[in-house]
Amino acid sequence: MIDLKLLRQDPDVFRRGALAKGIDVDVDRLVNLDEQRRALTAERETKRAEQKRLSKEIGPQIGTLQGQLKSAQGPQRDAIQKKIQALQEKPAELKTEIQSVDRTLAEIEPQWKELWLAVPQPPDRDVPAGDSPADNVELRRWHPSWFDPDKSFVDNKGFVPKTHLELVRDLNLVDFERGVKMAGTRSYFLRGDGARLHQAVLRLALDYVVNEHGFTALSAPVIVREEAMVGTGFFPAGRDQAYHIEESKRGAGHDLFLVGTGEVSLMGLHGDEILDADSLPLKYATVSTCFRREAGAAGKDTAGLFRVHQFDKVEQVVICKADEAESRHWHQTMIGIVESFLQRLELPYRLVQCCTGDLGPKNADMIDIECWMPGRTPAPGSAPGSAQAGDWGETHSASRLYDYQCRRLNMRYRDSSGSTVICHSLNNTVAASPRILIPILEMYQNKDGSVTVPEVLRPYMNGQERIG
RNA sequence: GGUGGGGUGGCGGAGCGGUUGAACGCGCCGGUCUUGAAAACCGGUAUACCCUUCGGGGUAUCGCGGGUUCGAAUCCCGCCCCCACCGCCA
Repeated sequence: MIDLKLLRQDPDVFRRGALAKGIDVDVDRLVNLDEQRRALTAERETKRAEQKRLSKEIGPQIGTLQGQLKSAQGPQRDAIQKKIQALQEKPAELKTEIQSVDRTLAEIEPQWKELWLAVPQPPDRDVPAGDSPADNVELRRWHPSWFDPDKSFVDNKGFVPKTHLELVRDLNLVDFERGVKMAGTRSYFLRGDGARLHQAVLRLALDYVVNEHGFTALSAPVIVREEAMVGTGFFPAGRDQAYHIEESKRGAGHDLFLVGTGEVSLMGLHGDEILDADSLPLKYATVSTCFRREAGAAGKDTAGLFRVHQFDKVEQVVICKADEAESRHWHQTMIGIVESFLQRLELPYRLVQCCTGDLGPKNADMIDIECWMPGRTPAPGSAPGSAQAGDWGETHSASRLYDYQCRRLNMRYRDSSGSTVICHSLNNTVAASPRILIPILEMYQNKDGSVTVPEVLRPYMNGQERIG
């Protein structure tokens, strides 16, 4: 969530930020509620201080009088009781006043909190303006020497490619029909070499960030409480995207939610902690199953492995000191990690700078990495390199969040002067599968219908060189 | 699922309803002593928000929420969580 002090100083930054992201939120109302809340809180505190002061003064007096009351009789007794009553009058008055303020506060605070959580992080100044992914800006491309996406697949490899759908069907790598039978639309079984390839990519990705980049591997909960979803910034905006386990309806204390990304688990780890500054940056990676309802995506990418309800992902996060330069540095570093990962896999990719409208509420900046998918049908209106089939498909996403996420998570460290500072956080996909299997299968297919196993994956496939 | 026991500061652990943000111990930081270290001794050690003439002042927080009371860590109600044992179990 945003820093309310900044909001008070310059609400326009947040008005413009929400507008740029196309998020409808009443910033002015938040400013107003915040003012009201602060005024009421100040009033309450003053009255409360007076009440406490009176209490200390009156308490012993009442005690003494009550002691006298025991031995007193007749008119003396009445006089003492009147004294006690008189003493109690003023604090009782204050009590009523405080209760009245409390009632107003109790009305305002939930609205205030809800709006506060809903105000998005303004896009960073160097993020290009735009309404939709169509306005995203390509930054750079890479491709292996043996495949240039600017040329047609036929020109590159000398035969007409199959789509990944055809490949997995012909090679019996995925069983969609039974997946759907068992779990509904967007469900699937990976089988045989399909399942092995999936595990191979994930393991390669995890080993890579852990062994070569010093990330700490974690196996983490993927079923989490609401706080973790709110804390990481996926709720309330993305509530519809999450599977909700209504444990409370069965008598349990809390409902649970399935995470849509390992980011939730990795970032939730140190929630409500004051971290040792010397331990920063924290670099964590996890391989986890991700669950997404894909609400609002009905009819979109319905076929194949591109958009599914359940997948596995190696995710990396960095939690660092609150320093813009450092944040930017780690963003670039994480992107570099993914680039070299894709280069080892020899998959053509491009970096795309997401525009303001494509950022989502929590990000200040986001860079997507898209792999070339020869079997992908170009989105209507988009113009890839040439008029051939095939298109770029998003496989990775690298976000820079400043302290927006860590403020929600209440994750801080102590600086050299001893005061607490909210951390910065970043996250990036290392590999999400089975989506990444699409470019692998399509790029590595052979004329005879078989698929060559990328060299870097062979150690994870018992040395196997071909599928089919 | 059954039965019992608990939730207090970084940790352990006290706490007749009234200067208790909270004894004491440990840890941590600073100092004295020491050639250095240890030990010993002395001092300091929560977070958030608000106000400030920048000295400081105030409020909240003892699992969470509500209630009783002039006043609640302490009493009452509801909820959550944890631990132990038994049962079941990858």
